[in-house]
Amino acid sequence: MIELAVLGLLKEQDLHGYELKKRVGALLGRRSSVSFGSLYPALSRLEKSGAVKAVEANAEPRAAMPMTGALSGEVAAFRERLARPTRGLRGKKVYGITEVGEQRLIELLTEETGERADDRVFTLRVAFCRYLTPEQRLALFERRHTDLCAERDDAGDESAFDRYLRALRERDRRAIEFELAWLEGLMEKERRVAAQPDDDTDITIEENGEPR
Amino acid sequence: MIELAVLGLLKEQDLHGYELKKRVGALLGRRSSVSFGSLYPALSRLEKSGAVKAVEANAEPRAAMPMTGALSGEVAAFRERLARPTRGLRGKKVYGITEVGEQRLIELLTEETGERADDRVFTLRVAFCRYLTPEQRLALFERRHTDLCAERDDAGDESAFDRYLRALRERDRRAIEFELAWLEGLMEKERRVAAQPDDDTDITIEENGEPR
DNA sequence: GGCCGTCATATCGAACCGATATGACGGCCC
DNA sequence: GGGCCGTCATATCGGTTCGATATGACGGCC
Repeated sequence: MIELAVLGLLKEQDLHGYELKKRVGALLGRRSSVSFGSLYPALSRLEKSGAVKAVEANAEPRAAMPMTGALSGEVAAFRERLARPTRGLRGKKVYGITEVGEQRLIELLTEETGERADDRVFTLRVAFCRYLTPEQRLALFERRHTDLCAERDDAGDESAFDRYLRALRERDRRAIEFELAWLEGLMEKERRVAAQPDDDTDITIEENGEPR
Repeated sequence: MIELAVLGLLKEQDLHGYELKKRVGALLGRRSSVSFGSLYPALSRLEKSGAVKAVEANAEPRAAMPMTGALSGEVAAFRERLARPTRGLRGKKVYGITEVGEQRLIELLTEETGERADDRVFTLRVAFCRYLTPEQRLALFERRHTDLCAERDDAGDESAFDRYLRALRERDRRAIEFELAWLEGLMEKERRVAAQPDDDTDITIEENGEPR
């Protein structure tokens, strides 16, 4: 689970532990982020298995810090290295993804098992599904759809005695219905794009005025 | 977390481990139920701390099971024991809640900390909030309301580059909005009941035509 | 100069999960 | 009757994750 998050984030850009934690938090929502107590051991595991390797142990350029700085990540950091004593070398370990790690990422994004029982896994898979083929994406969405339908149908038998239990059931029922609707919208759009692969206009692409 | 679930369920009725797992699953939804690997150790901990005690190690009478059967729990089971070879004594350990356990339950239902980071805790608290006073219930709901508002407001800054990330954000935003609306309904009803404590008619009671 | 907040890594114990083992029992089918 | 499967029931093991805590460098503020 954490490995999925780490590999997905590292695929886009080299990062160190502290920054990884912040980005996972941004992806998953502040609540239900990961803790250092699981992140650092996970990084060690990934390094030991060769999915990730320590790239550099220095501070990067550091210009526009409050924004999502470090636009270049790899190239610029490599160039700037050992030419900037401004904020000397703190024990920063920057990790990068390897070939093995990229394969592992695809595995984690597509494997059947482990989907039930943790919404966060599905959320992360959607967050990184741009690394999949359109077919794999659709398969992911359809599996989720099946799971949600199963959950919607199997329950509901024993009607609740208590007012609050009834309210909870109603909430869950409607939450599932809501996510199904969202999913179907996503799938429909995916199919349209798949039918016309050159049309990924994705309207909002020219309106991102964020200074990165 | 598991302790909350166990104590809440045992407060209503004596139960054994296997049955506890099924009921937690019914409360939380099949997914995200608890595993035996955490349930049995949790029962041991609770027993060791005196919040729970093993009541009887036999099968209970088994008559009207779907309702809140086992009205007697201890006494009847004790009497029935070794007089029923119908489905002989399998190693069933039935647990009951103690005075200490009931106090602990109220603590777990009302304490401030631990609410963020796990929706399941809130769900369980609502499931057992009939054991609270109306004031405590409202405080629970209001705390949740505050948390959800905070989550809704603090995010949203960094607009997403990717189509799927944007879809995820939209889903989360609306899911929060949805739960807030649900919560507000719950709170409003709670206030009305609190104002007129004898009027718990609970309107929906005569319109449930569902076959149970 | 002292203090606080953020950045950054790391470890420890407890909790939790998933898989697995064990075994008793009831029902089904041949 | 015998074999087999599914459910009921308890329990343990290894690995993952969490929460708290420690440590320390650095920058800003007063």
